[in-house]
Amino acid sequence: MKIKKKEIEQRMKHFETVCRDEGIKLTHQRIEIFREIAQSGDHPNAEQVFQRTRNRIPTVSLDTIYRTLWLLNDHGLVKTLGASRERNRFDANLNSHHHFVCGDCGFTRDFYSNDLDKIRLPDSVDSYGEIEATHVEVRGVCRKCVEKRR
Amino acid sequence: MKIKKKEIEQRMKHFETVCRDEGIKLTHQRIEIFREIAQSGDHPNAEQVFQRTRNRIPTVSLDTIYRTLWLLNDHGLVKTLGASRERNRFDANLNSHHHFVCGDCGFTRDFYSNDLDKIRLPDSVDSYGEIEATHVEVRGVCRKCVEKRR
DNA sequence: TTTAATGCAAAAGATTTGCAACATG
DNA sequence: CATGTTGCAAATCTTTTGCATTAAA
Repeated sequence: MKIKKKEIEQRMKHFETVCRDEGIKLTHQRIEIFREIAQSGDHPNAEQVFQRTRNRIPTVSLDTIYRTLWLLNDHGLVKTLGASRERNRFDANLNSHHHFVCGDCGFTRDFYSNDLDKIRLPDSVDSYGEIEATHVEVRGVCRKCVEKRR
Repeated sequence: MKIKKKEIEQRMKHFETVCRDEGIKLTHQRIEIFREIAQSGDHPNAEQVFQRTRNRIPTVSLDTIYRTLWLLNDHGLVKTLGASRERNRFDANLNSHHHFVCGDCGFTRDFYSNDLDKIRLPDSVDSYGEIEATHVEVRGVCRKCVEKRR
């Protein structure tokens, strides 16, 4: 999936606006790092962003990639797939179920729903490959963390 | 959320059956490691499984935890949350969208659906905290990997 | 010019591996 | 008893941090 030129330009513009508003300096590195993610339809990890950004800025360093990615994340300019800054977690529940995950502390709980289990996917998904399982991930803030934020 | 005694026993039984069928030795360590995951409603990471298993087997080592977790995963006895054995990935698409992820190679693509965006969650979810976003994750095998498997 | 960001190198953290001792089937 | 599994220690891989230099506003 290629991202349309117009969409990329919009993302870049939004990025620049947010940076200006929040007093984040628009460095050469940050612009190119953000561009790499904004223009890619896959969802690269830090190492991949590093390799791709090096094509444009050969002297960029990996730690700048990390610092920038989390900065962008903290300001809502990018999101992580799965739970953020988390280690791999394991689940022995083999029944069809869904997850609620707290973005602050990682608190995770299962929930069940017959309605959700019947979800119909758009045909376009089939074109990506064979589907094995579908599950809903709800991100939010758990009760404890809601308290803490006050 | 506490897992019911009966459910835990069922999971343990299934675990033992699969191990016997597949010629995996039922060691003290494996049994206790699996039990820890089977009886927990949160979804522990390797370190947490390690700490909890040490209560029962003080001499267990962290590398046995890792080896066992991936063994269980390979035999379908546990699943990982999010994409398995993957590093953090970043996404600059801030529009409401969903993901298809290949379990073999990590290939990931966005897809859109107005129907899915309207998903209604069961009330029980609200009791966990405040909901910020809901998205569907489809796991499967991408076209390339389907080819490779033949 | 002031302040924040970068690159480097080193530290810290997480996961994996080789191998001798040991336990399971 | 044979083989696969464990624990240890060391290696590897990933991410973060301190600090002097550099660049943005």
